[in-house]
Order: sequence, then structure tokens, then C-alpha cells
Amino acid sequence: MKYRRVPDETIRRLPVYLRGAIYFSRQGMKSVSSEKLAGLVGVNSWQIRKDFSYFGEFGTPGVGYDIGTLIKHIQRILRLNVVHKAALVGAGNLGSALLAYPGFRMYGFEIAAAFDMDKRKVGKKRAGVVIEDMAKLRTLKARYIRLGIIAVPEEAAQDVADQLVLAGVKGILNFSPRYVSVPSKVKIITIDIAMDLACLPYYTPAG
Amino acid sequence: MKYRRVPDETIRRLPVYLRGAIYFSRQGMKSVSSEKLAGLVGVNSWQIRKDFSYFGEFGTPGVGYDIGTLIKHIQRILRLNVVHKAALVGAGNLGSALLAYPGFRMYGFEIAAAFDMDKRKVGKKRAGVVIEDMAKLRTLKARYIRLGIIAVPEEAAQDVADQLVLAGVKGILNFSPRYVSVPSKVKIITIDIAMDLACLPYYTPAG
DNA sequence: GTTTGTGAATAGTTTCACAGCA
DNA sequence: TGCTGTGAAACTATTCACAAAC
Repeated sequence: MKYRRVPDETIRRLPVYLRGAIYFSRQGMKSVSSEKLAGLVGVNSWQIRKDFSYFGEFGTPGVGYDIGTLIKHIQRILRLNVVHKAALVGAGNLGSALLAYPGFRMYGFEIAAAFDMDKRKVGKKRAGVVIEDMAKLRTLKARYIRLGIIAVPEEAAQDVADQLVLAGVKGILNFSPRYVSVPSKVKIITIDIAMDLACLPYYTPAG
Repeated sequence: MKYRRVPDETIRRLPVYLRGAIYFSRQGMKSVSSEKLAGLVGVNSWQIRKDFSYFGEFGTPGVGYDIGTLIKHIQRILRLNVVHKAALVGAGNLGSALLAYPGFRMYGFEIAAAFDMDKRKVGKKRAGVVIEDMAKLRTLKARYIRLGIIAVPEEAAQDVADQLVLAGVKGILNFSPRYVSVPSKVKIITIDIAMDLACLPYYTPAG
């Protein structure tokens, strides 16, 4: 296929395919068709084939995709083939849930450090990770931690983001319900878990 | 403006605008321009004006949008002007975090019930909500609870979704990292908090 | 027979530029 | 002057249909 810019939407779907491929792999399957994968992850089969086609041909007509190859391929495209260390800021309810969440490992992430403003929490452990003082954020660079996760109350979000940027992180996952501004060299993704729910009533007329 | 189907993307942005409007309202402001709102929420001003234009004219040229009117308008469009009761299934780490999350109230949601498979948790309280036995799910309809939130391990997600559908919910917010299938009359939104993070390394080359 | 890969057609979304109103 | 509302243009993404590969 002649070169075309990869759509952002395609990138957004790759983790879904990766999860599906890992699932089939654990079931002991060796290869899978776009139709089968489509059934599992809830995306059309032609959409899946189109998405994969942006990265060259790696399926076998009449057979499907080799699951091992597929996993490696997607991991390399998304740069998930190396372990990415992340720092969590905020060890409250949400932060603790994130520390215990098994989903990060699946994509090669490791929450390697946790921080909290509350001095009483400092030194305690959550899911095997020792909570550190906010002042220690400056050590991130030396510890090769390049991602930050914000799980603090919204008033503190911008301040924490500034500190993370200062500490040299390259990407931030923001769980606080507030838009946060960062220099353009830093990529930020904001997830407001209530916002997705806010769209639901619109789509459920007889609610 | 002549009628045109409202883009899904516009609907997805409305909660963002709503949050911004509520923020300005709390600051004591009476009206706001699309430019000001744009600065807060990180969307272009013309995008905001376009989005609003799908629902008729409610701004004043030379002045901006009346904040009170804006809030009421968006709430009505999204059907957030009545309280929506939701049932949480799964009172583990994530479930507890959701129960304590203040963001739901902002959009008019109330987690009115919580359920867990673990009999030892049944009867205990989390953030003021008593955890009930899974068997009580069948009482949702009588209690006017039409939304379900799934916060259980992925193996149990499909089963819980089936039970929620049986209990008559109209919409489901799924936090388990697995695609779940439901009848087409039920709207489901799946959030995998790790999946968003999985896209980050792709956008941060020097990671 | 089955399943991939992809150009072309269709659909959806964003951006622009500016007329018109307060 | 300042800001909204919107048609038209540009851009992006999805869907289709089918030739080619196994």
C-alpha cells in the first residue's frame, strides 16, 4: 500500500486489538482471522484489516493473522516492547485503585513510584509500592521514569502537572476532572471517568 | 441553521463545556465568550461555536454566552436535568474509588446502590452506600435505577452485564478491561484506563 | 473455499472566513 | 468594536466490493 498518514483513530484501536490478541494467545490459539478478532473486540472486520494495512502486510490470506507475530507487531508500533515506568501522584482512593489495577502490566507499564502530599501516608506501602514525599519528584529523571499519572483532587492538578513537567516526564495521564495545560513537547491525556457517563442519557431516550 | 444530524463528537464535547461553564459559574462570572471557554477547556473557539450552533442560537453577539443559560441548555440536551441513579457492581479498589469520586454529582448522577459477590462485604458501607448481595440486582427496576457501572474482574464482566440487562438497565459503564456484548437496545461504554496510556509512547518518540 | 489487502466511494468532522447582530 | 452563527472548503475516517493469495 502506498504511504498514507496513520489515522489517530487507528492508533487508538491498536491497544484493543492487542488485548484481544493476548486473550486468544492465552486460550492457546496460534492464529486468528479478522472476523474472529472483530467478534471479540466489537470492531468490524474490514476496519481491522484496514487498520493493519497501514503498517504493511502481516496476515496470511485464507488463514488469518499469526497471533504471536500480531502481538509483537502491535507492541513495536506502539513502542510497548520496552517497559515504561510511570510515577503515580496521589495515593487516595483512585490512586490506590490504579496501583492495584492489573491492566497496566498487560501493556508493559510499571508504576514504579508513588507520591502523596499527605505526610502521614509517606513511607507506607500500597500494592507493594512505597509512597514517597512530593519533594522526591525531582528524582524521576535519574530513575528513568518518563510518565506521570495524576490522581489528585482537581485543585491540585495543574500544580502537580507543572512539577511532573519540571521532573522531565514526557507524557501524562490525568485522572482529575480538569483541563490541565502543559508545554507542547509533553503529551497529556485527560480521562474524566464521569464525563463518559454524562453522554449516556443522551443515547438512552427512555431513560 | 438548517437541520443537520448532531455529530457524535459534538455530544462527546458537551460534558467538557458543561464542566467549564460550571467552573466559571462558581467563579461568579455571568457570561463567557467562546474564546474564554476555549482557553479553559482546550478546544478551539470556532469548534465550540459550531457545536453550540447545532442546538439553535443561544449566544449574544458582542457579549458571549450567558453562563446560567448555557448550563441549563447543555444539561437539557444531555438529559442531565434529572437525577440519574446508577448501580455499582464490584466494591473492590476501583469500585470504592468510584463511590468516593465527586465527579458524578456534577453531572447529576447518584450511585444509589452497590453490589458485590463477596458475601463478607455485603452489609458493609462504602462512602455511605450499603453493599448488597448480587441477588438483589433484580430490585433495580422497582428502585428506578436505570444505569449500571461494572467494576469487577474481567472474567466476571460479561456475566454481570447480562444480569444488569436482565434487571432492566438502559445504559452500562464498563470499567473492566474486556469487550462485553449486550442487546442493541442497551447502550454500553467501555473504559479501559490502561488503554489510553498504551497510546502515549507512540506520541512521545524520545520516550 | 477462506481470508487478506486496498482503491474508490461514501460519510463524518474540522477549519476557515466573513456576514450580521449587539 | 467584539463576538456569534454558519455555509463552503478542506480534511479525516469508515465502508464497500472484489482481486489476489493461500
